[in-house]
Amino acid sequence: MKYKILIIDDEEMILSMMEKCLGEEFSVYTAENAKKALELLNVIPDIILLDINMPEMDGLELCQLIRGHISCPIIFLTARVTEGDVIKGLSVGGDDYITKPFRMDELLARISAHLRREERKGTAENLRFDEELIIDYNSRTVFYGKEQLDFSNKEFEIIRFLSQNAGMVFDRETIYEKLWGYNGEGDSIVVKEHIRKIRNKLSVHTDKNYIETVWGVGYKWAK
Amino acid sequence: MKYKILIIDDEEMILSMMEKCLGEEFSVYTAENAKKALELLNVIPDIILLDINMPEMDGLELCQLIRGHISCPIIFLTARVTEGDVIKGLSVGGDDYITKPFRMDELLARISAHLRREERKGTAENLRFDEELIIDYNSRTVFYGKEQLDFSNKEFEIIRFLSQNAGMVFDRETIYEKLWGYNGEGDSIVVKEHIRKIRNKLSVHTDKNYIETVWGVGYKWAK
DNA sequence: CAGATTTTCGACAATTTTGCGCCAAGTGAT
DNA sequence: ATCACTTGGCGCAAAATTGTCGAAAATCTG
Repeated sequence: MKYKILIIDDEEMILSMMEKCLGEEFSVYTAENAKKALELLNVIPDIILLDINMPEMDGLELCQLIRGHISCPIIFLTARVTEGDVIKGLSVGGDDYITKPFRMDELLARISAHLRREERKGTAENLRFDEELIIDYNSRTVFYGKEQLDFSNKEFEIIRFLSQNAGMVFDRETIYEKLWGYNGEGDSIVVKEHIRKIRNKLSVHTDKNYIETVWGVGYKWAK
Repeated sequence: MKYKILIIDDEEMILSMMEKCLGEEFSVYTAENAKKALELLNVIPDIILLDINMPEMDGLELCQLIRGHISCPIIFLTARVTEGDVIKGLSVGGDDYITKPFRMDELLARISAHLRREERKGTAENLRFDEELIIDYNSRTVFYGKEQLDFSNKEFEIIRFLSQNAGMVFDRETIYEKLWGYNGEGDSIVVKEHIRKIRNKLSVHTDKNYIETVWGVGYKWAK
């Protein structure tokens, strides 16, 4: 299975050149503007090369729009070399940048570096940061800032399950089955109760609601 | 189309019992050893039940062998209940385990839980971009640009259904049956109401009419 | 074993969604 | 233009879901 690479640039020449150079090793998708790119994003690529300088919606804006929904690495292509652009690019969620004109072997090296890093990520994480909240899955401890929070066993299990699948919605049944194991009886309303306790303990320290209710469906960890 | 289920166990009695119990609901394939199982795997099943304790190649080895090539859920059947086995099973790519002897209804519940989860995974993309509108089917969120829109459960279901079948026209009856389930009563006029609410919420942000009315027929998601 | 902590449970309150009647507005055919 | 029919808009009440609380049952600790 080839890696999918999406290239967004308004210069046709660059697109066709890239396609020729990268086509053997990757499945290359190209878009000459943000609108086309958004359509193509229904298939999520493994890496994105994004030109900053484009008419209508520029690369920085596009990046800002899709970041948060898509986690793959984004490399900016830019002719401008001002430091401001770089900082801006990284601050809207870019992972790297490379200035035009560039050598093809350098681009290739960067791409594979990012893909390798992404692959390693897949190995279960044992630590999670979110603003001030730190969850250590190894030692089963939770900190808010420097202060350690105290969660019971079941409470921590729920936190672990939801936070490790942040953004995904689970109904109470599913949470119950996952954490208690299936046993004919057993009532998933206990989940609700534990979540209340978790929320209470968190609310002492922050207003942010980490466990969101999705009405009529279930709960999810805020992304 | 029935789900295909592959059962691998060296006890003939178990195989025939399972076949009898699951045969109506599923297409059951059975194998009494790893070798036979590998042959049957030319047809990829939707779920695998795999006994750990078998002569020659045991379930754990078999699992390790096929995992990486086959992504369907694998449930271990085991007489041993040591925690070590469970961990080992899960670490070689199993998804669940159930200890013998087990109740048939429990096994059935587990099977359908996994199939359900698998189905959700498989359904097309879990993200849709259309101009500035972003629909995230996993987290059940909708964004217009950077702003999150708030839809109720049923509203989101309608959005999901229509947008995942963009361009297709559905009459209200069909939409109602699809999302509410066809339980005789109930009036498809509520669909109209929900669609109005969806349109209202969208119209705050854009003039584009995502849900088009096909006069005298029904509605469709603008392509 | 006694006391503390955690987990579970049931009932009720608070909130949100859903369903539906009614009439206005829009559409197409004659 | 008029008629017959379909769709849209509004508001309120019923229904469903979630949140809260107190207390019992189970589990852990020393």
